[in-house]
Amino acid sequence: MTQSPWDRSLAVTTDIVIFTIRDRKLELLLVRRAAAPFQGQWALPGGVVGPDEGLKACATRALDEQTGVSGVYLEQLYTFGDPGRDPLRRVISIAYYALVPSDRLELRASAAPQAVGWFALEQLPPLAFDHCEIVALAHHRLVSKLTYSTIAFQFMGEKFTLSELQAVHEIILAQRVDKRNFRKWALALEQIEPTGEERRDGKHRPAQLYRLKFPGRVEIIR
Amino acid sequence: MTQSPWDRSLAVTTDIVIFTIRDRKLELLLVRRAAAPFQGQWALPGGVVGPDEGLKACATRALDEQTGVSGVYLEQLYTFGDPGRDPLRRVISIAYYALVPSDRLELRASAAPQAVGWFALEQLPPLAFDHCEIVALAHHRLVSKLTYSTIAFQFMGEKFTLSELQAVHEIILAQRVDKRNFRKWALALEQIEPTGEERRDGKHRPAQLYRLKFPGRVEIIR
DNA sequence: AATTATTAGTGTATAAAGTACACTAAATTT
DNA sequence: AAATTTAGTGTACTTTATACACTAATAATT
Repeated sequence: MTQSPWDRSLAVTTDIVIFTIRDRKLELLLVRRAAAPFQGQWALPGGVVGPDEGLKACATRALDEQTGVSGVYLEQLYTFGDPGRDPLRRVISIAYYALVPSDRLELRASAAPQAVGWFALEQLPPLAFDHCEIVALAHHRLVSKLTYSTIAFQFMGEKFTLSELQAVHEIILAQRVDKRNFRKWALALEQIEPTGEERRDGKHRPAQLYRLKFPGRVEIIR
Repeated sequence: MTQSPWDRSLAVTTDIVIFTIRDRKLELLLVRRAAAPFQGQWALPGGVVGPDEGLKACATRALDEQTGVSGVYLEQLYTFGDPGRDPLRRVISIAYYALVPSDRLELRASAAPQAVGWFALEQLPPLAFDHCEIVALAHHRLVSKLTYSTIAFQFMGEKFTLSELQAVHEIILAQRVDKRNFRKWALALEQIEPTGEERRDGKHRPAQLYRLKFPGRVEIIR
């Protein structure tokens, strides 16, 4: 088999859409590009796949290096590889998406502070490459998985109230949800259990705290 | 940016799981490998992504070259890229799956006849690389899409009867389906319409023929 | 100490969707 | 003419989803 015409121009990378919920908004993490092309523009974090590195391992590493977050939900989304998506070379990019609980979104200090930031999905700056399309697909996947899986539970911290879980659903779906029906649904899944503790905040009745029975596990339902 | 250590060893390919239904079985197309590694073993058809070729274009081309079939349903499945999945070099493979109507599965004459063949999913020979895993994922995707989309309609020829459509569902799900409930469901989707013609075969009442209202279109339902 | 404000927590009735089920109709073969 | 085979049709029941309003417990205010 002869050498392909690739040799000096092909790159395989991962791009990661890192979602979190902050301040009652669905947000994602962007980094400012240091190099050409699109120098200075915002882009999805990601990295080049190393010679002996698995694809998910590459995404995990990029996530850790650029946010300091590890151990969060990470799933392959889609692979983008149209010629011309990078003006300088042919890039095949395996896109992942990650869900980060809101109690773990302090960015690693080593990352240059103004080079990384959280942005509300509804108010994104112009993005490099075809990253806008990747974000749109990730958002679509997230919304659709919400209705047939327990994926939203991955946004929760170690302990959470049912109202907080409901708020996550409402924010992602961008619509109100009935409280009694939601609780009936969430408890019937048998994926969460009360810790016995309560959370007191604000001038109102304290709320029961729950935890995931199987942290990191996402159930397909129905 | 310096040259990566890839240069003489990385390949990006597509692999395609081509499903059809023949003889009341779910079958898929395999090719016998001409070259090392796994020379002489059965493998999924596929091809190397060309320097200016899109990923789906590569899969479409490989499908056409190896089966003579074109214009069928083709969807990206998942990207496999673990180091070591090919013993000779690093290969990133974007897997697709295709659905071929049973009235179009004559293989192109140019393909060496004993180098290509249809195999029942339940009786596959040993496969090269991690292709067994790819097939398993494609099958899982197919079964699960069956329940929330009109994907199975893509197995049908231009004109088909409701009994034939029902048989496709039964074969993929590997279980019987109630005739009246199935027809109620299929017609309520408003994706098919009667042609006005009938199909007569066998010593029994002829069946109304239907066609897709929107050929090639797969609706997400629920 | 009493009042006010705020979120937590609970059940029932109705609507919609899914499932189970059996006979008649129309053609071909004998 | 009878037998065989698949096409075609409706209703009752079960399960799931949806709509909806009040009491409970705490903190802050008076």
